[in-house]
Amino acid sequence: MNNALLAPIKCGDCPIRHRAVCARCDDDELTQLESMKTYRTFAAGDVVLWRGEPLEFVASVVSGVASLSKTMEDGRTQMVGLLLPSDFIGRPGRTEIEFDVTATTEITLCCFSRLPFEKLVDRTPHVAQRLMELALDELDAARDWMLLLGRKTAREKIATFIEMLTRRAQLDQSGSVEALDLPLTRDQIANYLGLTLETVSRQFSALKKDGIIDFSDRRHFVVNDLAALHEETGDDADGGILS
Amino acid sequence: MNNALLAPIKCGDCPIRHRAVCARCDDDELTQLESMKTYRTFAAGDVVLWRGEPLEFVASVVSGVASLSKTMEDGRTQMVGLLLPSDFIGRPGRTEIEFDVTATTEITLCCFSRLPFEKLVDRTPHVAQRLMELALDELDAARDWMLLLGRKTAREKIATFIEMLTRRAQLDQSGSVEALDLPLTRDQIANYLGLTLETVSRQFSALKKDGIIDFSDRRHFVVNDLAALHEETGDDADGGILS
DNA sequence: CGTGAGATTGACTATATTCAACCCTAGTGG
DNA sequence: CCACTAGGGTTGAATATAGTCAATCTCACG
Repeated sequence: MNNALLAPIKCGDCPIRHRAVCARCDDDELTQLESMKTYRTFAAGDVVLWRGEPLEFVASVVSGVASLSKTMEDGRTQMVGLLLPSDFIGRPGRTEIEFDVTATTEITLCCFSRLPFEKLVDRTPHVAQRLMELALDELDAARDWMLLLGRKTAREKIATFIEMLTRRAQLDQSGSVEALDLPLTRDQIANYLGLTLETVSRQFSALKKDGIIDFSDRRHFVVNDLAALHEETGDDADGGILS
Repeated sequence: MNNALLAPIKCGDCPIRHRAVCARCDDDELTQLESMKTYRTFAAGDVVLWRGEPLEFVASVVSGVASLSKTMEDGRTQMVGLLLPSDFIGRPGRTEIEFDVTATTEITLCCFSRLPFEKLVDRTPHVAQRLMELALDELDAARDWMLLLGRKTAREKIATFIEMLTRRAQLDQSGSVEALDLPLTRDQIANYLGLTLETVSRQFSALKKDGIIDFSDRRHFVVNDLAALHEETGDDADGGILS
């Protein structure tokens, strides 16, 4: 594995302190975690974990984006999840995973050796509860994605994807946002949305021609009309969560 | 809700005793659950829970099949899960669900009022652990389904679906199996696989013409050649689990 | 300045959808 | 007892959407 080890920052100063698996920990529990953790960074494109490989560590994403993907024998691949800061890799009681984990941008992980971490989970309900919440959130996201993959048109898929990135950016840095970063290549977006990269490119061009979005650059876009964008997603009038 | 209440059977005699949320419970915990539970039955087609409706109870499926589905404004629908005996409905800490739950066959549920059940979960780690396992199993299943929805052809989808039903039947009644039951209509299968009902029908006919399966009846089929069927699924040579 | 990975665009094609007609079978009522 | 009906299923023909193949473009980087 071509990754680098870093000196971890203190949990108290950690940007994902309030959202990660440690969100509900008290000071004592945090001290235990602090003594177990190591940081690792991976470059964009590096594989973090291979499907079926024995899991040596579990981890939280501190910064960057990683993807979970499944590949068929003939090379067709489908992303089955995106890991953003505060998301967790690995599960108690599982010694391997059913998909590959790849860094799509440079990422930093806060890693814990699997066995000591599992022991900690057994005696700290705060961690077990938070792990459960994270798993259920992933399940909800997976089900939304199943609707997208099974029933949405290419245009709706792209609009949904852009809206998701926009919503997430609003959460992170609440306030006015200029150009947003596209953390995936066209090919990766295609694998996420169950499309080909050509179709992704064509739909981006179409949304741009219709004045809904603009690209300052291949990797940066702005949404000109959020309401019009939402119209294209095929979702409910207010999307469940009024923005 | 047009459902009937039944006298529950004893947990000790329950067919899903060893697989449901109560799988790891000791006698004492079982007694507590026993005192809380009620049985309800629903006819095929009945809606068990509507999306967004406040959750009054959580439940285990005792017998029959239920589906989880999401519907778009214009009527396109996608099943996002199938609930088979021992599967669980509802989650601790959630007061509503993001999808409709419908009985696809007649079903019997073992129901618990939500609040008392949640209190029980807090004090019985056996139940919390099992709930976690069930959630993670669902997450794995959801991810397999994402690959199917995003990347498989119609023929591969149908073959995968039939193989899944066959595998499950082998687990249930281990031994030689004759005609298997198709618990869904063509329309429901289409909604499960992200296809139209016409395409489902055509692919069934094609697999039959190729001698891989046979229909004794619209709702009952036999697999003539399990290996040939697996070839059509697009999955690995041994499907991970050698059958 | 040259190179190559990523992206765009066009032309053509394939797969699954749509629309439509027709078939089966179980259940109902005359 | 049988004809009728309705819901579910099958099949065909035409169509649309996204995929494939291929040429070209852009831009960051050596």
